[in-house]
Amino acid sequence: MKKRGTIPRKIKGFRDIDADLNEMRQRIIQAAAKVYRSYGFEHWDTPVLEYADALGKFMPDEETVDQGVYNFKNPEEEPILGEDGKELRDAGAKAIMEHQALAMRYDLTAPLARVYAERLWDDVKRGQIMESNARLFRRFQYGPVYRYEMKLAPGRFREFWQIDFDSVGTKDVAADAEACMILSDALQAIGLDKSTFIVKVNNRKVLKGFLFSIGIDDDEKEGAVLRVIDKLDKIGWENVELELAAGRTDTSGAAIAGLNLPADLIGKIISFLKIATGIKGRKEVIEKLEKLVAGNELAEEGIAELKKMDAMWEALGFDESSIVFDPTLMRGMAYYTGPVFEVESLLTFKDKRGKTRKVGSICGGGRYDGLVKNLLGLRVPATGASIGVDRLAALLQMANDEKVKAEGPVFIAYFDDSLQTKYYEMAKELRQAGMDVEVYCGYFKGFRKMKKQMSYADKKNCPAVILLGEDEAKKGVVTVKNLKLGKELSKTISDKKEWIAKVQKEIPMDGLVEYMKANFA
RNA sequence: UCCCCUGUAGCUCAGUUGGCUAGAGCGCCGGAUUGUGGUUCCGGAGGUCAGCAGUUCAAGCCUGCUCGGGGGAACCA
Repeated sequence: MKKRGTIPRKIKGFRDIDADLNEMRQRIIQAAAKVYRSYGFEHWDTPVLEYADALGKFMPDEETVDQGVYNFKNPEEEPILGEDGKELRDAGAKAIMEHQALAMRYDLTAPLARVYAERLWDDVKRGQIMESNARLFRRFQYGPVYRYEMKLAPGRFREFWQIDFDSVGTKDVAADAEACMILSDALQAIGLDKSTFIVKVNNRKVLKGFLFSIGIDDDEKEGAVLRVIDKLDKIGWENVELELAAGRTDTSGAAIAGLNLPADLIGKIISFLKIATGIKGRKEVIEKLEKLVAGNELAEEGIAELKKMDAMWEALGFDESSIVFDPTLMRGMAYYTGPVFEVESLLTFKDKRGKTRKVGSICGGGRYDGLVKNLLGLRVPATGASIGVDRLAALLQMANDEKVKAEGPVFIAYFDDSLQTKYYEMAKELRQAGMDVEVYCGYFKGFRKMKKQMSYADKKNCPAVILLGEDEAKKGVVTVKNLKLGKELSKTISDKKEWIAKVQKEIPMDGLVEYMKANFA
């Protein structure tokens, strides 16, 4: 094996987050968390690693990596448990031990299902599990999730943050309707204008029912059709039609296989999807859908759910300008069973070549009544949604004229060894008064030059610098320089002496805390 | 993983049909200002032209391979 060099570099698809980006991220999280909490969700965290088989369909040692999950082996061997929770034994009645497969979470929903299921597990073992003791649980959670993406699209990462909220233990679509309103509230709390995004809602039951009624009745066929429809945004109507039929050759010359459905079926699917084109009113969309799927039980159930949601939104003041029905909305994840929702940002931006591009989807969610069942055998209905924190941060950076900058500490410059202790004393007092304070500690090459120190404070976006040198010490004062003001004035003043004189002030030593509190706290 | 495009300073990019010592702006460092962030002026550092092999008297420029980046396809639980 070749010896690896020690050139410092980070892993592809992962990022270092600087103070400014962290500031942005914190604002988003705090605003969203506050809204979630206000609806009654409690704050939980779960580990980044889970047993691989708890995370979904992925079983140890199948090609999990190809399917998007990072995985590892647990350091110690553990007994393998059977479906009843008992240790599996070999012929000699010895427990079968293995280094179990672990995987990094790829979203926050699967770990939630695990948390929930784990708390019910003892009851399951006692055979006492039944729907009546599946309790209602509402929690929100934020943190990094990990995806082993084969190819990194711009703005896509292998590590990124989500802030997620879910209600487990309710089959009432009121919870779904509420989730959409929460997304809308949260995005506004984060600072997006209501006119710049729209919540789109659909119901898988309607589509499933419709497809069933026209003869697409097995999961595999259905999945294939859904996947094609999911691409609509990207490839357009014509290409969707082609992919449902014989396939097509895309602009890069690659051949894409088609599903080879009969023409009349394709026609039906397309006209179903186009049913809401140009129609904004939720009630009109429902009416049209209703006629088309009449007689199919599942679809009718779905329609009834949409009706209920619509009625709630109407009563609570969420009209078509904020929430719409979109029969073409699909969502990638297979585990959704009912209502699905997505928030689309209506903002656009210009890319490097000056091409106008859409920001696209910034939140997603839906109902997943089967997820807990995969772990527990008990069907516990659940619904929830998630905001893509990093996407949103990027969006806000683009939308804001002024970049969000992290606020630095009050800065105490270093002049004199004999005053060093004094600097730390001042800092302590100011901290006790509630301020962030840094005493300059650079000591290397020319690091103690005034210019260096000032420039350091400036780059850290410090609001003020406190200068205490020999001159001040003799007089019993300190000089406080207002960097924030200086930044403002530098736009209009070009004379250096004037500029300096205007932004600094001598303050008596014993009045410093008072002065700083009044001006910079 | 497949197809197309692409790779010049920390960043964004010029560099003629192959021809002397490869440039600019921004950033960085130093000075004007020995105690002052911005502005202004002066000076400076920084390049294996992604790497390797080939064609040629001569390669940043042409050819092949490798690696990296972008776009599209597939995948997206």
